[in-house]
Amino acid sequence: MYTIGEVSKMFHLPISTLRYYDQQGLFPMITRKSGIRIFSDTEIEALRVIECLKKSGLEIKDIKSFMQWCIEGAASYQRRLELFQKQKKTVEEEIIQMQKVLDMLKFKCWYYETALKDGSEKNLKFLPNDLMPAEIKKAYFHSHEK
Amino acid sequence: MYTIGEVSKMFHLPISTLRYYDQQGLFPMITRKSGIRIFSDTEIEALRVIECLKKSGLEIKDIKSFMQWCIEGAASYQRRLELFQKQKKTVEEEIIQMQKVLDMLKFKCWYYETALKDGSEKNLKFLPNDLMPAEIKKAYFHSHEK
DNA sequence: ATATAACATAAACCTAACTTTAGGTCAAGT
DNA sequence: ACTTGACCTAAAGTTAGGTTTATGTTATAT
Repeated sequence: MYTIGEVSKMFHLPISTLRYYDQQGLFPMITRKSGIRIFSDTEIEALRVIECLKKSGLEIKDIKSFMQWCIEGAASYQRRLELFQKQKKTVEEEIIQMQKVLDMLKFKCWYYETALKDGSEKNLKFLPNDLMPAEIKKAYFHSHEK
Repeated sequence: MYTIGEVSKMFHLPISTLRYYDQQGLFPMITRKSGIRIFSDTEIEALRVIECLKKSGLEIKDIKSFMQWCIEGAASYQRRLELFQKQKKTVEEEIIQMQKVLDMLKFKCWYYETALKDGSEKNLKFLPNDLMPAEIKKAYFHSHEK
């Protein structure tokens, strides 16, 4: 059992954010003692799920729906599973996108390292050519494909 | 040489977004013919960099700064390199975060698949135990660590 | 010539996710 | 009793990144 201040420190989240989440219905089972919120294991696990679903791109209002489904019990297992499957797919695609972004950044790092050495990017303008290291060439084409 | 409508289709970006980017100073070298924007290879490559830097978490105003540096020539190679190095590190960390998120989602998928089979999550509440498949256990601990 | 499609601007509007403000309550220590 | 720190609410404010609206201009096809 934790106070809002303790949870704030545990998750490195401002107290105002936790109150905002509660207001948005993200802790539908939270209890209070003379007005003060008591965060139990339920809310702690909820917060882990909130962080996960947020990073997977889900909006607050859809996380609220999920939290409501949790109250419904076994009747919503299918819906909850489908949500996690959808977010899993989203994140898998997101990671593939980020690998491409990373390859573009690797190429640009190489580009400016070379420009700095050469004192000019004039030679680099005639790329891609055989002077490009194999790894950089791969990163370049990966990041520019489709 | 392309019109705004052609670029919009090429990048699957609304025309309004391209005009907004221009207004924010993301195409400092763009030319016009009787008021109409002409997108050349410079702006096409700029757009690729914009998408990359945006996905790496950079704000529009910082992308604007970068575009200004590009005009300065060799004097800004160092700064440009440092920016790409910083964003590369950011994205590498971001991908690691996303792997954790993915592991949480994998665990939750397994959890609800099992709950559906069992018709109840009662047995799952006593986890982690030896009934958890090795792969799921790994995902669970990875996503809950630190 | 004229219709229409694609371009232009400035300014207002929008949304999500918070954050801040102003004012008040509660619990613990001195 | 009283101060202090941690909690509370409702409502207004903030920020980023666009989008929409209203109005006007330019290019192209018939």
